[in-house]
Amino acid sequence: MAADALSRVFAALADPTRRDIVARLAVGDATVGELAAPYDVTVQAVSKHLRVLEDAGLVSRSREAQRRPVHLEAEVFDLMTKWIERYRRQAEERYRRLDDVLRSLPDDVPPTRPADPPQERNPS
Amino acid sequence: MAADALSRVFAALADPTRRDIVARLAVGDATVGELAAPYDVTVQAVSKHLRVLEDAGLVSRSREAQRRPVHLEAEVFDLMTKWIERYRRQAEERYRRLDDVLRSLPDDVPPTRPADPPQERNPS
DNA sequence: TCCTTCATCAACCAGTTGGTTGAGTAGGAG
DNA sequence: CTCCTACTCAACCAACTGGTTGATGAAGGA
Repeated sequence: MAADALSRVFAALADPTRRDIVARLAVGDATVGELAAPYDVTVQAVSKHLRVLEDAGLVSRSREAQRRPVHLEAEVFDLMTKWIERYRRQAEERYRRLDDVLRSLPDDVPPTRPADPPQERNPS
Repeated sequence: MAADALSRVFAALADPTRRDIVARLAVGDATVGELAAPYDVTVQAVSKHLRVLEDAGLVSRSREAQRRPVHLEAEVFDLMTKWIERYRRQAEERYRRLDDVLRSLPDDVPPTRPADPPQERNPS
């Protein structure tokens, strides 16, 4: 998988078990054992999931005696939200403009492919 | 990878090339060839990326002579946004409550782990 | 000290992914 | 019909993922 931050966040949340863990952590911090309990996988597997979430910056782990309480880092969600909103707004704006154009046209014009847009190269 | 809709969407966007394609499509529809041009991978590789995006419901392909114009389906973003917002709000709410508790406490109390929350099993 | 608990590390395995090349299909243009 | 363009399908490959088992580390309780 690609190494950039956004890719790591999306990849981390592409697994339902990891999304479930995030959901659980939104309610409150928990230890690895507590997080593993609901699933029929080993605690090692859950530990691996937590490592993926931690690498994505979604979660942090501290130490408290033998336990490693896991904490949700909600700020990273903003990264995603920003990316999503940018392109959603662009797309919606485009539809709005298309609607305007269609409304302003005479009744039967030949069907066209949308004109090649200005080739600005967008950052991912 | 898990087969559920949300997993497919997140997984599709976990690749920077695919996010780039989405960004390009937010500006306007495009053919496979047009989408492939900026990258130094084969058109087949881009076709595969488009299949992943299509399976996730992020993109649709029609037919127009030999060309297969690709169109961004912006509605699917809502699925993600809803998921994200739910847990972001929960996490923020939790912090707010924690702040309230901390403010209401006498000056030096021993550090505690947040009490085990009610074990409601959240959907992913 | 030894034992138990909580969690990680290491090695391994099967399945998936992102890429390739090569062949095939669909539809206009000559 | 033949050729060219635009694209997909199929097979293959190396790298990565999500899981396992077994060993190890770190800290508290006897």
